[in-house]
Amino acid sequence: MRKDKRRRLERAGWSVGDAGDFLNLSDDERRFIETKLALAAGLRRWREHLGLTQTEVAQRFGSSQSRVAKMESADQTVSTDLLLRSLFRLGASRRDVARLLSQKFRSRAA
Amino acid sequence: MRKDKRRRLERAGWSVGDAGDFLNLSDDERRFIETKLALAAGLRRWREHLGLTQTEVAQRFGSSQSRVAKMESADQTVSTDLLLRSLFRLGASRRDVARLLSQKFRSRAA
DNA sequence: TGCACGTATGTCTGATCTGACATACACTCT
DNA sequence: AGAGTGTATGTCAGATCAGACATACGTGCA
Repeated sequence: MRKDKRRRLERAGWSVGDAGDFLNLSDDERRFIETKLALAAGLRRWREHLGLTQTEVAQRFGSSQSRVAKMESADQTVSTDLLLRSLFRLGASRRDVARLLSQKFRSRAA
Repeated sequence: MRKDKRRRLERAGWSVGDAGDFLNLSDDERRFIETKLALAAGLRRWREHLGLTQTEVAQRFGSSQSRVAKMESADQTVSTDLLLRSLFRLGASRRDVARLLSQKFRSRAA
């Protein structure tokens, strides 16, 4: 396990920084945030599609309305963990979630 | 622990063989765990494809080898949050991650 | 205007997660 | 056997998160 292997991957186009540098930090951070936003937006759409209020969903989850609100707004205090669990609890399948993730990112403006 | 959904899955014939050890879990918990397992396995494959050791990855992440080992084995103490962040840090795209999620679940038992 | 309903924001406390370290296990060489 | 390399497991202090509650905001309607 040496640099000979690392070189192989660098050429493979995996955008691995050279000389001990890492991936572009803001780049992977951006992907993570987009993922979170996508899950949050997806959760909201899913709930609305089910015709439920945040309060109703909260009761189902054994949580509170405020937490659901924070989930849907991708608040800093909610993890993708919670978003995933919530989507599943509302009946989404892994494939449904995957669809959310692979969708091209859209700003929530307007 | 929602059981209103459990029965649906039990009859859905969820291809026995793929996780018989989850039979006592509710539908949504199962999906969540499968998701976690899929991400963990994906992370390992991704790392191996890059030709990196757990230690090298840990250094990149500013984490420790033990934590990476736990990630790849889907340890209880690692969140999907961490798995997602790690995949992204290794260069995976949202679409790559989505692919991992939508794949049919396979038990890692031989 | 006031009220009802749904949603958003701020903060507290207990729970969970994270990185670190030590250490054990598994293999492969010599 | 012993050394080197890679991976797994157990534990802990500090960091982060979850649910709860209060409260504010926004909209529609009487």
